[in-house]
Amino acid sequence: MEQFNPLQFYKCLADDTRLKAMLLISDQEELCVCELVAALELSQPKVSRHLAQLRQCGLLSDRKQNQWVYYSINKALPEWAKNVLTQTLTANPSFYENDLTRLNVMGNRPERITSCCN
Amino acid sequence: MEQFNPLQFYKCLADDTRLKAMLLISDQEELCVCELVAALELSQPKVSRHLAQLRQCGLLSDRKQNQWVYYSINKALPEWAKNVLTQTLTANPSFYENDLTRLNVMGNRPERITSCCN
DNA sequence: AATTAATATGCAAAAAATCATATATTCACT
DNA sequence: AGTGAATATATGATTTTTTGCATATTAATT
Repeated sequence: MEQFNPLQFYKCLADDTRLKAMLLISDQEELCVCELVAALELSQPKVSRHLAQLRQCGLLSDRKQNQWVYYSINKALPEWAKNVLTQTLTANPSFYENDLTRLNVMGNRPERITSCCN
Repeated sequence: MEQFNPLQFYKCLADDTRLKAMLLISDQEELCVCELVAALELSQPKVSRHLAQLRQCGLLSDRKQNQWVYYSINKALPEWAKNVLTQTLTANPSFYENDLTRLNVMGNRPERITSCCN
């Protein structure tokens, strides 16, 4: 990843799938691909692609657990960018409420292995 | 302008010309097209078109004085969006410093008529 | 070993954004 | 009225982005 710059950051947010994914992940701490597929009602390859782009640009981190890949907001993101996300999240609940509802009624969500030492 | 939504806002910011124009105008209170042409070193039609887009999306307001059209941040912009712009502006000075320099050395800048009652 | 679920990716088509250029409008000044 | 400067808009070409589809990979399960 090259030097983080605001233009690249906003290009990442300038797509419906990516923006909603970012907000849902901000809200939920972390989500795997299949959860986002259910919440956003989009095809798996499409979601996967956009998540890969967000990771490559440094907005997301991923961790692998069993067969699932969990994405979360990259902790190394500049403070100003984190603030932008927080502001957007809290000021625009209606933008993603439907997705959140679908996530909450989703059956068979993968179980996180609770860390022993947090 | 339809209901202001975060996706449209970020699409507006996801272009080099528009993002820099927004930051320069945020910094300078207001700027006319010819000043932005000088600062950004771009063609007049290109700058004009992007400013029109920002106005149509509700990010900028314009006022006409003599032969110049001055653009400023739309006061009706939601607070969260104003905060996003402020955060971006203060955290990324190097992103637009060259443009600011060109603006400051620009000759023949149009004189604002100072309002008598502010 | 075969099967299934989750995820990623290569490639071509489709859609969207951007650009350069030409043209139009408005206003100030003579 | 006529000229020039500032700005806006329209258009066709080009570039970038997004998408769908097929396929590959990996891990768990039977």
